[in-house]
Amino acid sequence: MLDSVTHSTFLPNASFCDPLMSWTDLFSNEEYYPAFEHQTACDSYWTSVHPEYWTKRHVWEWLQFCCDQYKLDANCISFCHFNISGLQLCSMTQEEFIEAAGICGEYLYFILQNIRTQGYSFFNDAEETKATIKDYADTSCLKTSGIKSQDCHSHSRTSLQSSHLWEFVRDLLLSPDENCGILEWEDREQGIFRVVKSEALAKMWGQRKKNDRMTYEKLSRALRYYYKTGILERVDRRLVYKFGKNAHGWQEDKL
DNA sequence: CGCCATTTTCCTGGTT
DNA sequence: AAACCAGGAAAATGGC
Repeated sequence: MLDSVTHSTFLPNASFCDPLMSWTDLFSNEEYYPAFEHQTACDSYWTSVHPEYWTKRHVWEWLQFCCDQYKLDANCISFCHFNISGLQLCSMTQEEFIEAAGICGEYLYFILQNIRTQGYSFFNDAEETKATIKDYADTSCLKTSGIKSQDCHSHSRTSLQSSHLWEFVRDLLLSPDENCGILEWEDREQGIFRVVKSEALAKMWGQRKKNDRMTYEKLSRALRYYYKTGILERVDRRLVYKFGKNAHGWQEDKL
């Protein structure tokens, strides 16, 4: 397998991940998308493969990692522009990165080029890496505080790193690759959707939160709390929910 | 450490 | 009867 070939080359220090690992480490869990066994079974974590050999999934994992690690606003990133293989990613120019992710694209481009030239040892020291990124930002006349969605609002589509349940649900609805028929739009324009596989949804959410005791009963309780805050609106049908006025990022024409 | 929002856990009771 | 729904209550969690 690819893994066995590239692992030693690009993971010179197996412990380098530790200071960097946070929520992203669960993506290294091969059970993360149980419905994608055919894919995950032979798909290792992005750090064990050279960027040029990344699958779409690796690219996705890398993006999530970058968002998490460097506090990039995921709303800046146009997911559809990054639904590509590692080879395609590596062939993107800096301009194309900016096109796809606004100001965040510059960071992503910079990080990717460093991985390509230095391998993953680039991440050996988390603080050093952050400092390097910061230096890069400063020399590029960019301000960390400037990496906000208003700088690249036109590219927002799916939040790649959603810490909230409703965002997780939204992103699943917007990502057919990961959805696997777990969720389904009932009325796309009105934001009405149905939970098709309640157990699978709970399991997926549980994996995201590293909680193997998650059930749909408990997940649905959390969803019901959203009625109060206007994130969701009640729909008088079993397993059917509707995005409320305080939910954003789900509308097709507002990307 | 405290505050706060969110989520988890548990529960009682009702509905499909 | 199994699977959901409605919320109250309280604990856990994580960010600031």
